[in-house]
Amino acid sequence: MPGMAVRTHQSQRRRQVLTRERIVETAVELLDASGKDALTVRALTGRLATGSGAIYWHIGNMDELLEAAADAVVATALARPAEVAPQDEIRAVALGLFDAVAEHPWLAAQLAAQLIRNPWGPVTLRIFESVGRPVSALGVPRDDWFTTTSTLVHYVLGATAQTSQRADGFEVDRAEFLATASRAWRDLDPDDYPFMRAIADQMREHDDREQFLTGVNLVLTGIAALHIKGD
Amino acid sequence: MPGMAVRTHQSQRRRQVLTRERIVETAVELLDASGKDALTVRALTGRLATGSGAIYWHIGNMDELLEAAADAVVATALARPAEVAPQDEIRAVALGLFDAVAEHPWLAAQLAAQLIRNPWGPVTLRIFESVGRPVSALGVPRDDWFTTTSTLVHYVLGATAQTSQRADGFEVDRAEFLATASRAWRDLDPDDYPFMRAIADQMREHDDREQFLTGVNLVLTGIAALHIKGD
DNA sequence: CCATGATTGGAGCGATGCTCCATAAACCAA
DNA sequence: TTGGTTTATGGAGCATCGCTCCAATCATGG
Repeated sequence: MPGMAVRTHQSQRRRQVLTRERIVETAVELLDASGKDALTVRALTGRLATGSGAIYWHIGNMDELLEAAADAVVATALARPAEVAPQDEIRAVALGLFDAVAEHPWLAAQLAAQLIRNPWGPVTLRIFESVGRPVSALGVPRDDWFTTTSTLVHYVLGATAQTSQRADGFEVDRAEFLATASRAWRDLDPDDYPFMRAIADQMREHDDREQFLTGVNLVLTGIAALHIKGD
Repeated sequence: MPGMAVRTHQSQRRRQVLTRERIVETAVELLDASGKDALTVRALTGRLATGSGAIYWHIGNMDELLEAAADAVVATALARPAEVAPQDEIRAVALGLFDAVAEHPWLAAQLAAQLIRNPWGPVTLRIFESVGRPVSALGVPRDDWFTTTSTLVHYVLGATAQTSQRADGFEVDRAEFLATASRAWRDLDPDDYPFMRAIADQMREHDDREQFLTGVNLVLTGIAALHIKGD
């Protein structure tokens, strides 16, 4: 692994043809272009004109690379927003993640995977911090910061997951997709699925992004009702 | 695939040694015992004393098997609860999922994967129905059923994901794990992570299940405040 | 009783992640 | 400069995986 011995200078060494950064960068390109299955060691060696050994000298294993790729994209998406009211900042952070997942369809699965495998890894930390900061500025008592932020983050992650794949189609496809699903719900067994049949119409006409924001607002309302006095 | 031609009788045929059900059952056993990586075609052929061809005659591909396994487990977990007040039923459904994920650590990743790949697949449908039914009994106007239920479901799925892996250790390990994480948060850069440092203590002492329920209640409060009149 | 179709078991293909090693390139001390 | 040490590279090869394909088996009905 690099940087193990004395960092003599930080000399560039043969102009450092292969860096961890360059690998992560290329990984994101591959993921964006063709999804998770396209990110293989062999695809990387092809694009970078190198061998698998060189890659593994920089990156440990595939999971680590995926984690780094996700971290890079999330870091960009959560770049410090402008100074606004706490509620608006929370919405901005949430939408930042929502849009990042829309631009990088592979990100949803990766976020979920990391949340599960390593619940307090760097990516989760970043998201928590970005959501928690405005939460603490919201007037919520200190003792409720953790609980409140957790709820918000969990909602955001769950919601981005379900709506992550609307990216690879156009509006037309989406309308068609919704119509098909809505129709399928109508044909469900009335005894087993009365509720789904009842909301088939609402579902057909809903907008994912709008629905996402509605959810954020709903949680924010709950926070205000429970934890903010005099509101 | 089976059942393609005339279902002569539903004769048992050599007592139908290999069925889709038996395969799914065995898959769940393997998953429970040793996690997702342990579910391989070869492991299945070993346990079932058959060949891969026989398995693929019943089951299409690996993803379909995982989906079936998840569906089976979720169906059990969401078995119709007793008739109670809507709010309690919602909590019961949520905890049912929470506990199912605790018992079957692989389920969290699988739920996330299916939510992403096929947002309205059978498993999601089942969860939506189970949550939506009490929501509609809550007094929420019909037009808000979809939105409200979505928010609840998304929170539940996000939360179960993060807390899914507390199963494979004992209480001691967990305390140690939390202490380690809490300590790590203290050492974070105060400029980059002021919030995480501030909540390090709360995090060390929190209980996952309790925190999960707190989140559900927070969302329920939001729903009541926004959509239930005279409350 | 045999012909047809339903079901099985396993060999084998293509692809993957990763290890291992023979080199090459940069560095350091003399 | 020179020789040795560390850093970094490229690729061959191994174990394993999902899945396909096919010859063999079993059950049933004409």
